[in-house]
Amino acid sequence: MNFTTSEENYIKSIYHLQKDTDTVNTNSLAAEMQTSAASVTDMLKKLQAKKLLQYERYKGFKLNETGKKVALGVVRKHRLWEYFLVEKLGFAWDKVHPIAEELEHISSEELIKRLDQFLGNPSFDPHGDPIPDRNGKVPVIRQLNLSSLTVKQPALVSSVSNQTPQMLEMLRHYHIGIGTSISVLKHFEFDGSLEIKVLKQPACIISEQVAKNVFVHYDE
Amino acid sequence: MNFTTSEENYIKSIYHLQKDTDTVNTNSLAAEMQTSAASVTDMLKKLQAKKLLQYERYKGFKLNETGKKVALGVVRKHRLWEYFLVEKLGFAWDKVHPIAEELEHISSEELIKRLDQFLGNPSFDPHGDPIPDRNGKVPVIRQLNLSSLTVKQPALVSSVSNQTPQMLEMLRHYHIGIGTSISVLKHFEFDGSLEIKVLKQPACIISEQVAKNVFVHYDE
DNA sequence: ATTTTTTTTTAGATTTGTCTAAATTTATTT
DNA sequence: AAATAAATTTAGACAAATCTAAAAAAAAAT
Repeated sequence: MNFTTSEENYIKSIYHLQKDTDTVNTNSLAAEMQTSAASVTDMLKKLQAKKLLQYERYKGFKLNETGKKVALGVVRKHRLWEYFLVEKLGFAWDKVHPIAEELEHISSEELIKRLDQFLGNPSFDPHGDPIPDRNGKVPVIRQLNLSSLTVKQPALVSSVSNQTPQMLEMLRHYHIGIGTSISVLKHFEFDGSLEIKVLKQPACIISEQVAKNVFVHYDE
Repeated sequence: MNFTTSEENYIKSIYHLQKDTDTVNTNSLAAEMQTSAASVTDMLKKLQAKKLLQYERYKGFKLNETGKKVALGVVRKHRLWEYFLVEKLGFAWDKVHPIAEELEHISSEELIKRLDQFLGNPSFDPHGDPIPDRNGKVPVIRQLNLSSLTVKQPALVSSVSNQTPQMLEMLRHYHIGIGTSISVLKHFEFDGSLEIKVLKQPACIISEQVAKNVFVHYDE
């Protein structure tokens, strides 16, 4: 079955929201999509008619298995394109999101199959987010927040949850990127800041706010 | 200024049509776009309002300088994407057109700048069609029809005007592609067929119909 | 130079995705 | 538990891009 760009965008947003809340409500989707609650209701009816959604009036909604499959397809496309934009075209990772938002709606399955192969079947995008495979399977990585990392236990940066240009600027300053080797030297109780050591860099201090957005995993 | 996908498709079709006829008429555009004459008229009004078109009711129309610039931008995107699909992703050249039809509407200028660079600033797409540069300048190549090529004068295949899968199948059989070194050994008056010699291949005969669609240029 | 045919445009609908404002249902507060 | 507030849906409207059918203009044929 084929979907419009608008439908795909709704499906993708619902997918992301229902990871946190299981059942999604109209207003939060409206906020996420930057549209009115009425428009959301309109679209919910369409998606329900296409049997992608479990939805009861006034009771919230969630994607069913079919809907999730569709969402994973869109997420897969988005992240493969982001990987392409950064790794092949040399974009900075804070610039690629809006472009991938357009590219993710290109319909050809064959294109994505070949793109995936061309990129070497990557498992994670430039922000460290997992790229679902062609069957919708999402690679998992046991990651923990930098703030929870055992002192002096070295780990690798696996993802960053705040992907704003402002955050990227900070991370660039600290020489932190996906895959960077990092360890925590000290926790400061006063404000929750951390003294950290990045490979080949002098030790430095980062705020709790930054640390909360950085995720790491142990090198196995 | 920004244009919708639909507007861009009309602009591109007008551009291609006005290369042959200078001033374009409603029905031929409707045929080209596979739509009704009424829809064409509707769109013409929009494009005129956006000052892309020289248009008088019942009198035909053509793109003005602004319109041509826009058209060349879309053509540029289309052909760069075709180049990418064939050269990087390994698509056969008869498969790429519909995918490039979608990709050409991705709006980011930066994307095209980087894609162009990534591809090595190609001048011709996989069908041998010229790729306009970022200023809209179209590379020219002095090419002639294979049927008009002097006997025993070697030349390189520069483009193919019929790009159907059927034609591609034939060309593949003859080992003819863009850049192939080729010469004509003999013209047969009876049916206009040609005996040709493709580099590293035994001599063979191709029909006039095939020859008419193959263009070559002298190696300088 | 009329008539006929063809081409083009206009008029009025339709679909998709959106909106605002009003109505309805659910949740919260007193 | 009634009143108030918040969330959600419905009703009705609009813009974009399309359509069919009818009208108007231009071209071709007699």
